[in-house]
Amino acid sequence: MDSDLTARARIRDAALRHFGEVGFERATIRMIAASAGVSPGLVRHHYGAKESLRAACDEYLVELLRRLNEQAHADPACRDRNHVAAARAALGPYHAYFTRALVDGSAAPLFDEMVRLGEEWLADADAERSDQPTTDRHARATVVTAMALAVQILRPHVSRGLGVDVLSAAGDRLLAHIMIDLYSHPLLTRQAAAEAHAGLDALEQKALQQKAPQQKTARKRKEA
Amino acid sequence: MDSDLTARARIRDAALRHFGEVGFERATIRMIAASAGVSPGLVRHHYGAKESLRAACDEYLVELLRRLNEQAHADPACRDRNHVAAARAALGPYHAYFTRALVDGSAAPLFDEMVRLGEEWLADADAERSDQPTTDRHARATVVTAMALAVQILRPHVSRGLGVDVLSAAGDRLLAHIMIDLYSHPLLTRQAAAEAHAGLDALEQKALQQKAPQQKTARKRKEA
DNA sequence: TGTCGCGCTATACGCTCGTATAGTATCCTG
DNA sequence: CAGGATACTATACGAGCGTATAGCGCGACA
Repeated sequence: MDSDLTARARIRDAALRHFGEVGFERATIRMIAASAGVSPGLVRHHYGAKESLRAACDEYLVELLRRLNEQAHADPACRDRNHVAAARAALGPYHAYFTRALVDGSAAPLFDEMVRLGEEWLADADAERSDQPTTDRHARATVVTAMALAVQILRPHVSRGLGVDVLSAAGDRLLAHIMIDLYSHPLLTRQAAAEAHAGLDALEQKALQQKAPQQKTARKRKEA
Repeated sequence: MDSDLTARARIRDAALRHFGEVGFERATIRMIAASAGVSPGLVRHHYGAKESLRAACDEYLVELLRRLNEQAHADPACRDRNHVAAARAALGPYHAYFTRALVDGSAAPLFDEMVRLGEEWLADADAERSDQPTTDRHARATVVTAMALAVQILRPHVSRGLGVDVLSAAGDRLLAHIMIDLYSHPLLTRQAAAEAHAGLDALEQKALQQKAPQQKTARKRKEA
């Protein structure tokens, strides 16, 4: 099926698959080589160390996402769609790898790119608001992006809770309905939110006031 | 510091720490034993295989969470707080392990317990709604729980986006403000949501209609 | 007081991994 | 056609892993 690809590309694809399925640690160069139909030595020949192979995978995905973004920007028809849903659909077979890379803390450029998209998406929502957001848009976009990715990252748990695999067509539809419902109904009333904000500020003030004497005692203990 | 604990308990704590910090695969029995101040052989003596040690860690945390829940239920003062925030604070030092266990797909009981708490929390929000939720509460609670956990799981990325470590006091405050803002302001207008729901249903209908002829052609191809 | 059980250590085995090296075939270039 | 780079393989090495086993010290109990 992939036999028409370069051996180098086949190795990269196999690595993407294995890293995604079992994780970087459990995936072995020998397994990857076998999947690509080459000898283990060739993996080293093309990519050097295992870590470099992972870096090549990351780079490949970033490039892919970048191309998809440009494409999406060129086509203004899908601007109102959830940016994460779009990326998820596009990343398709690399989804497992993508998820693991995010959790491992690598793939930072991928995450940041999604935040950038989320920011544009949030701008539309902000336009509909009557009051001023209490925090800056980039920060909120970061959190929204993380939250949108959660379902994919915790896929087994969410699927269990929903009773359907979220990657199946039925699960995807159910999930979309849930998301729309959640996104269109505030979990906190405006009043409760104001109280919470105030309570948080009060707590902060109290902490600041308590800090000074605490530091004094700490210094005292050090002297003793 | 932990010298007053049983060697068995010290091993478990060290395992919790190492599994959380570097992950199950990269953590070695020798490292864990050294941290606990015992010989590697004793780890095997008490817990058998490495996988059993992980199971013991899971079990210990489930028990801990269960106790905390009972405690929280007994005290009605904190019913209005975000359930995930409460659990996060309580799990404290085991946070890294907890996160990794969730992502690995293990720790299912932990997740399910949090969903149950989220369900109670959602019930309050539902009472404030004017319209009927389109999906059942358990499903929504599952997604909300996953989303609330996202920030912790993607901590490095979120911290980078916010410019503060979300585990620091300042980061925690900022995060709380963002959460309150997000939870109290719908990202979609009621109208946009209705359109999205309708659009989704239409798409589903179209897919169903297209499915039948596609299946026919598929069968035809098989016959050929 | 003898000895049995248990917590614990020391040491070693076997395996698999990433990596290194030497060598072969293939193709491109002058 | 010569010849070197390049793609690729076979084999081996050394390290680190989880796991197994044999034995030691020490308190409990009869």
